[in-house]
Order: sequence, then C-alpha cells, then structure tokens
Amino acid sequence: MKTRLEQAGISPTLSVGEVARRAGVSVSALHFYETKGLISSDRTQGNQRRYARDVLRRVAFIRVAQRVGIALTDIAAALATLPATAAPTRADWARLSAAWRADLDERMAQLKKLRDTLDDCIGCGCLSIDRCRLRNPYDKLAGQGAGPQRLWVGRRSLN
Amino acid sequence: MKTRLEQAGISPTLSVGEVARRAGVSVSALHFYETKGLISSDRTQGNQRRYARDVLRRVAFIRVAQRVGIALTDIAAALATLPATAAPTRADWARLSAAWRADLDERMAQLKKLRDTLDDCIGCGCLSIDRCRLRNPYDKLAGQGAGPQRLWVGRRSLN
DNA sequence: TCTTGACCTCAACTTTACATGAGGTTTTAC
DNA sequence: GTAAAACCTCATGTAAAGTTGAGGTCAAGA
Repeated sequence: MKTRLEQAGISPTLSVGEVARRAGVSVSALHFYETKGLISSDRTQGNQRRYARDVLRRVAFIRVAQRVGIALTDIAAALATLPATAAPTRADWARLSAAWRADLDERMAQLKKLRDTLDDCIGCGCLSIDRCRLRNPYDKLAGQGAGPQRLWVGRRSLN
Repeated sequence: MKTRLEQAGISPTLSVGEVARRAGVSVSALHFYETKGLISSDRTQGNQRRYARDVLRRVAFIRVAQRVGIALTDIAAALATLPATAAPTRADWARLSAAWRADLDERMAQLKKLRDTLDDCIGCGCLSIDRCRLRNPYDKLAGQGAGPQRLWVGRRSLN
C-alpha cells in the first residue's frame, strides 16, 4: 500500500539513481561523497542506499560551495556541523551559512577587485609587485572552530 | 660592465630563482608553466633560463586567474593572445582583460547571490530544486573566439 | 517466475597542477 | 681557481575529485 506521497510520485526515501538525476550529479560522485562523509544513507535489506530527502539540499550545498572554489574537505567539515541524525533545520543551515559569510565576502571582494582593476592594475604593472592586494595569496578566514586559520584562496585547503 | 639598472640591483633579465622569489611561486611551478606554454624564456650559453621582466606580470596574472577558479589551460589560451615576441603593451592586457570581463562578472554575480541568499535559499529549500539559479551549473561565456561556448563554473574547462 | 534495469563493492585509471629527487652542469663569489 | 649555490633534464610521486569496469546482487513489471 502506497502513501499519498508515493502516489504523488514522491517517495519518502530516494535511491542513488533518483538523487543523481534530481541533484544533477553522477552516481559515482554520490558514492564518493559518501566515502568522504559528506552525505550518508540508510540501506535496504538488499544493501541498496536509501537517502532522506534532505540529501538533495546537502548535495546542492556541496556543488554550490565547490563552485566558489571551496575544497571538499572543507565542505565536509562544514557539513559535519549539521545534525547527522535528522534533517537539519533552517537554523542549522543558517548557522553554517553565517560561518562562511566572511570567507564568501572575502572571495567576493577579491573577485570584484580583480574585475574592477584588471585593466589598470595589470596595465600599470601593479600586479607585478608584491604589495598589490590582488597578489596577496593569504587572508583571514572567519573563525571556523577555534583560533585563526589561514586561507589559501587558490585550490588549497582552508586549514 | 654593468648597466645602470644592474648597478641599481635591477638586471634586465631574471633567472628562475629570481622570478620564483619575486612572483611568489616555486621554481618547479615556473618550469611547469613553461612546459604548458604559459610563459617562455631565453637561455644563456649554459642553458639556464633568463626571463624578460614581463614574466612577472604574466605569472601574477596566472595566479590571480587561478584564484578565481580558472583552469591553466584556459589561462594559457588567454595568454596565447598576447604577443609572444615582445613585452605586451597595456592595450594587449586590456584586451585580454575585456575578454574575461563577462566571465568575471558572472562569477561575481554567482558568488554574490550565494552570499546574499545562502540563508534563505538553503533554509527554504530552493537550493534543492532545479530552477534555483544557484544550482544551474551552466552559463554563457563571453565570446572568446567564435560562437557561444559553455562554462562549467565548477572546476572544468571554459571550452 | 523471470528478466531487465538499477545497485552493490572494489580496484584501477584519469586529469590537473604541481613537488621531489637523482644525476649532472653553470654561475658566482671569494 | 675552486667551492658552494643555483640551475638543468627527466622520471616518478602526490592530492583532489572523481570515472570506469569487472563481477555479482536486487527489485519491479509482464
């Protein structure tokens, strides 16, 4: 007997294939995220994955964060602050979001600076000297956990 | 006999070590950039690299571009539009800059959108549906060359 | 029931962007 | 003129973020 959700085509849990299709990522990527602890699943008797619906939110978050250049390990660290047991509340997400706000602000500022001054800055040669703010590869990260941390904005870790 | 520049500690060409120190990258990275065609050098009798001073500008450009998530192959393509023979003029850099402007604008907009709406968008679940603009992984790239091209903003190529 | 498509694990491969080390040569500084 | 520091090439290694494939199991529809 199907629930009303199921009759409406909405099952209470999702298979990998469903999540892959709906989140726009590959099945292997989902497996990979699971090995890295970014998402988790229950299993059926037959050992197949069944995801709670909030996995879609998590995966969306992962992709968006990756898109702004944040490494999976850092995303994992952030996601680890969400309750693993139940669907995170809005407040949980908001807290996580706040933790990243300073970092996102920094990235934005850098990008804006790059965009606004690329002509002048490169043209005048200031990119070639050490003091140019665009060239300074380090900056502060919002205290995520304890103490100050370093952020290499390129492709490295936040830690 | 040294030139006045040399007497002032400014030699007309730079060794790898010098470039590495001044540009804040490793020697092996410079070698690597050279194999990928992002920079080039003359050689001494003894086969050691000697760089023209504009290599500093190029390397600075490379790092900044990488920082905003652009892949080396794309950076190489952009740098290939600069004159290889002589030091690029300000206009050369400006042209290159203009070619990237739309892309940088897009990235900025995405980042801003992410920052501004992370709370609401994630909290309300809109990140989990397909229509959310933050989740749309494709967008247009400023015509760099001929015809429209696709941009996967994550870590993939611009092409 | 039975078959076909979706899943499972695990190992091996891929790409990007370098780093490291061996073994040998050049420059520079005294 | 010699020794140390810097450089050279080439091969191999590394980390991140997956992908691909083999060999086998599960589940849903006719």
